[in-house]
Amino acid sequence: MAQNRTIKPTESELEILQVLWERNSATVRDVHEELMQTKDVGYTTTLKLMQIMFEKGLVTRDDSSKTHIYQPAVSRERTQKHLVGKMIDTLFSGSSAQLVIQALGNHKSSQQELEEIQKLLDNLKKQ
Amino acid sequence: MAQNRTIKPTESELEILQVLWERNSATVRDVHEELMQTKDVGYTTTLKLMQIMFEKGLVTRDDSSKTHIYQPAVSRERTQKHLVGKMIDTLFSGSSAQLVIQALGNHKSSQQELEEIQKLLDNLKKQ
DNA sequence: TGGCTGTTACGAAATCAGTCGTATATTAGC
DNA sequence: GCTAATATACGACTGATTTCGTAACAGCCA
Repeated sequence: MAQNRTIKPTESELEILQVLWERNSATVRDVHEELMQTKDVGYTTTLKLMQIMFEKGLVTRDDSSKTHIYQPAVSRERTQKHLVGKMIDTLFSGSSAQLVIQALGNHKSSQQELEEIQKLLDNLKKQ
Repeated sequence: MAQNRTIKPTESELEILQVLWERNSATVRDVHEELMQTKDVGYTTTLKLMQIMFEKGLVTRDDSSKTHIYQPAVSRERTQKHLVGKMIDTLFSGSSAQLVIQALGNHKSSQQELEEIQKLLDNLKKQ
């Protein structure tokens, strides 16, 4: 019953999903401690956020024991695809290449990653 | 007095900036009619939004005649750079290459654009 | 002149995101 | 059994965003 139409996590929700995607599953405390490394926020704030995400269907949870265990209910790939598509629309007038150029130009990548991109590029050029 | 720190247009503000960037300058009615092609919203809503954007310094305006003429006050490039960077952080764990792969893989580009990307890629690989 | 049209100004309501305080429940250890 | 520690539930508040109704005002033209 996850909503396909409404993949629209907020900023904070994305931060939480980030943690959940990395770990696959986590408790509120796990997530909270991860978040605390980069920002200062109360425990109940994180809790509340995750409860809301549960209501929205962004995460699932196992509440069979006292400490609930959360898992992401939306895939990282789908979310990325959706948000990247939106960004291409609203910020790059529909040109994905412009986005690519922006991302490549302004942010460092490893040699290995560049090779990976090269391979993908070769495939695309063959069509 | 444009704010460098706070480049953070909201969703709606981005839609309006989009129009302004394309046309370079436009009246509220111009913008509103453009927006109406994709969504349904009242004229005064668009007006209010643009007034707020003026207060925030996101746009400038010429009010020498009754109908004011608006122009963007933040550059498209700077805004792109900022938001792309943020997306890389919160959605791709800091890997710009992953973003690139997403964008290239899921959205069509022209042969010419692919060439452009290739050139950029060649440069990066030489370092 | 007087009224119609199109414009800006402004206030207020509705919604949403993010925050936290407090209450309540569960568990473990003494 | 009691207490301390740790969890969840939940309501409320703030600030930002979005929305629109209404007023005021300028210009045009019959």
